[in-house]
Amino acid sequence: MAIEPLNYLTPCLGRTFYKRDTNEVAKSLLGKIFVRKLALNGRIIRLAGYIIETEAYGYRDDPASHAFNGPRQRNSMMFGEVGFLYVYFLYGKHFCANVTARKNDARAGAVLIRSILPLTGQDIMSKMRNHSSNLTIGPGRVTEAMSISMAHNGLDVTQETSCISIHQGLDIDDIITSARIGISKANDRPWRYIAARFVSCLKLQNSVNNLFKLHC
DNA sequence: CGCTCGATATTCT
DNA sequence: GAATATCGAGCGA
Repeated sequence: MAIEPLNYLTPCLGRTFYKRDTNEVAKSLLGKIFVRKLALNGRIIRLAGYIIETEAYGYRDDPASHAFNGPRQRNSMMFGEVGFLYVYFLYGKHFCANVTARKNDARAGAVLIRSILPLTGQDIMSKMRNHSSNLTIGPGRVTEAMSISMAHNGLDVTQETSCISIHQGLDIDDIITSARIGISKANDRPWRYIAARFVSCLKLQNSVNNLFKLHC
């Protein structure tokens, strides 16, 4: 599969993109371009990749969501305006990056960015990860490869000037759905989404074998 | 390839 | 105290 290098920047997705049902946004984000601008050795480096795996997290309807028990310090972004980054620290080691998204009548919601397919800056990602394989497959790996941490919680991803932004890319309609990964509650909800055309990129990763539990 | 297990800090009960 | 939206090393086949 040939992936075209990213030589130009497509426009940012606007606020209204995220002001829809969280699961719809999770599906729509597949194929969109996740961009991280990074100051390195006195220059601005751009890291970018297609979003190829996401998960939706809700509110009172979703016991697996951080928002389930109501607003707290950690999850406050999930209750705020849509199109912003919600970053949290997990297992004492990893960061996970979400984008807030929900309908007007929903109180909280966010989409977890689980995996991307590198388009530019793969060499930098490799250095950040200190690994040569599985660079950006898995939420903890995405944030490590792109150097994302708690400092980025609350960033507006609809602004081109933000150091993290999400841009127009592919319109994906070949979507695989499955149960979410790594949760013990609400396992019955098929709120994990994968761009089917890129599924071969995920297959290398062992944790993704759960992929076919629900579908295929 | 697939499975098990430890790391390690914040949040929840 | 227990659980956690994870990762990678180590092991056996």
